[in-house]
Amino acid sequence: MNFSRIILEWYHVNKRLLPWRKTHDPYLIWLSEIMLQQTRVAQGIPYYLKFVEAFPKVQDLAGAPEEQVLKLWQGLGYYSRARNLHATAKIISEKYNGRFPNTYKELLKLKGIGDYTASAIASICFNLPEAVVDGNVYRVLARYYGVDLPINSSEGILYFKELAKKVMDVTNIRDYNQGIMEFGALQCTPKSPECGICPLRESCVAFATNNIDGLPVKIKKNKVRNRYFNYLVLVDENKQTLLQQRKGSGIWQNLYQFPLLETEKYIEQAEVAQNLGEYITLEEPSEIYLYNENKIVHKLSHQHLHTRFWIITFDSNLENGIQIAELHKYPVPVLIADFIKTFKI
DNA sequence: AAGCCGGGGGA
DNA sequence: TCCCCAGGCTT
Repeated sequence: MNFSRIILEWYHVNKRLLPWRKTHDPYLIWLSEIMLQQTRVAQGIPYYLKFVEAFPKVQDLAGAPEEQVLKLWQGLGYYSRARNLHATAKIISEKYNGRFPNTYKELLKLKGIGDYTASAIASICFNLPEAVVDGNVYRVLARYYGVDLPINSSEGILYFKELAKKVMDVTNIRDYNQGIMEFGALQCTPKSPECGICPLRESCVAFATNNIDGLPVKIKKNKVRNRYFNYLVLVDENKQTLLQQRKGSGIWQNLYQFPLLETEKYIEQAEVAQNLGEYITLEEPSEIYLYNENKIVHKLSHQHLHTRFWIITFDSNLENGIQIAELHKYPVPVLIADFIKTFKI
C-alpha cells in the first residue's frame, strides 16, 4: 500500500470528532482554519464554539463591531488574525453576496488567507485537489521521505509543496488532507513519535536511518528583545481609570491597555512621577506606588516584556475615565487581563 | 529572504 | 528551559 492510502486508512480509524468536522460550510471551515493557524486544536476549540454562537453566519460577524470580535479573540494571540477575519467577513458579506469563493486562487486573495488556508478551504469545502502544507505535513513528509531541506527556507517551502502535491490522494482529498495533518498531530509527533505502532514504519526513511529526531530540519533565529513596560493605572475619587487603544504597528494592535511609559530599563517611583505630565494635566497625584511586588515578565515568542503596574491615585475626577468595574468589557492583551483579575483598589 | 506577530502546553 | 502549534503579512 502506498503512502497516501495508508494515511487515509489510518485517518478513518483515528480521526477525532472535532466541532468543525460536522460540516463543509465554508464559513465555519474558514473560521476554524484561521483560529488554528499556529495554534493547537485544544486551544482553538473553545474560541471556535464562542464565535459560532456569537456569529452563526458570516453576516453576523461582518455586522459586529471590531471591538466585540477582538474581545472574543482575547487570549488566542496573533490578533491580526481577528482583524483580518473581520475585514474578510465584511468583504464576503458585502461584495460576494455572503458566499465564499470556491477556488484556491480566489480564496488566496482574501485577507488572512495564505497558501495553507486557501488549500484547506478549497479541499475540505469544495473537494478540490489542493495540497495542504502545515507544520504537521512538513514533519510527516520530511521524515517519511527523508527530506533534510530546512522547512523555513524558500527552497524548502517550494520543495515540500511540490512533494505534497505529488503524493496527495485526490480520490478523497478532504479526508487525505485532514488525515496527514491528524497523523502528524497524533502519531508522528515532534517529540517521541509512536514509531512502534506506526503503519508507515517499514518504508519511513527517518526511521530506517534512525534520524527521527533530526527531521524536519528548521533554521532557528528567534532573537528575543527585552522591553520595559510601566503601566500607569490611574485611579480617581470615583473609582475611574484610563484605558488607551494601541495604534500603529507592533504588538496588540487595536487592543486596549493602561497609559504606557516604556523605558530602556527598570525605573523607580521618582522617574514615574517625573513623566506623569504627558498623561495627566490634573493636579499632583496623592499617591504613586508599585502594585506588583513580584517581577512580571510577560513572554511573547519574540519579546520579553518586563512589566510594572504603577497605581496612581487622585483626589479628583478624571475626564474620559472609565469605571474600574467595567474594565473587563474591553479587549486587552493577556498581560493586562491578568492584572485586572487581581486588581482591587 | 528575513523579521514580526501571542499565548500556551509538552517534555 | 526549549520547541512547536491546521501561518500570514510586511519590509
